[in-house]
Amino acid sequence: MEKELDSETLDWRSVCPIASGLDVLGDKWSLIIVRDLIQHGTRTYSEFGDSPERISTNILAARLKWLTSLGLIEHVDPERASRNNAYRLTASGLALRPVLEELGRWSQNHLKALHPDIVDIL
Amino acid sequence: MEKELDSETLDWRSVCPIASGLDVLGDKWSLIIVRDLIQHGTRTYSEFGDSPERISTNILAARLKWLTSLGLIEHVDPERASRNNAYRLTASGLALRPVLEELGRWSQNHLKALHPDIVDIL
DNA sequence: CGTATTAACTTGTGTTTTGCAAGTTATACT
DNA sequence: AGTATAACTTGCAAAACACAAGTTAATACG
Repeated sequence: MEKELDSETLDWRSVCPIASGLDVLGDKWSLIIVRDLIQHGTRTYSEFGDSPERISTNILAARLKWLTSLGLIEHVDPERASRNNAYRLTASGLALRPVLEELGRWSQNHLKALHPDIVDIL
Repeated sequence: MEKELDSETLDWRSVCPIASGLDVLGDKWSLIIVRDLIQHGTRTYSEFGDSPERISTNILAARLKWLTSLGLIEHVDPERASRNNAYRLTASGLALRPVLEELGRWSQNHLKALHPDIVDIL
């Protein structure tokens, strides 16, 4: 049996807002999911698998649960079963847009030397 | 023998700037180190251990090497031995400030409910 | 100058988290 | 009713993390 992570179980490393943001989103996949939802508006489970980063399904499922329990994403129709019931960002999730914009801008300006193929758009 | 991670060995998940930024900084500790350096200007190895998040020394050493190999941080005096030779941000590292500001702002606005003790400053 | 301190790591070990492949369940279409 | 397939789960190997302890070498002190 796996240890279930949810927003109740979380222990915060400190009272610092930056550290707290990283407690919640400081991994390689959560913000990729948010990015996909910003770009596409809504996305079903299997559509997330189409992104070039190729997230594996167990991690995708775990992160979708996690982001849902944090209130950053939700099913488009909260009543229906999950098949073909896409995910979308809540207001909290949408508010991450400036963070992603700054991160993308930084990468374009400072990672090009290491990664010449990096593209110029968000 | 441990697998040494450095900027040569890195494989990028995609050409997306956001994904690329996360390839490099998408973990729980790298941006904490950057935050400490933004706040304090310079920091010695052991001073990093004073921060409330209590990074362990093996991870600290690994991240300092990593951030150095990426050119985000450097020793204050590149000639001297490392004892009492503090680290500081390079221009690339300093350019992360807006990213941290947006992340901190987001946390203050959207994590207060889950984490009431979160503070209001950077 | 020799010894003691201590900053800056390194190593060892156990525990989580990740990554990949394969399997399961249930909805919806025919 | 039967089949296809979206949405997960499970199992296991590999990597990352956490914690404690040990090592090395530069500086402070007598």
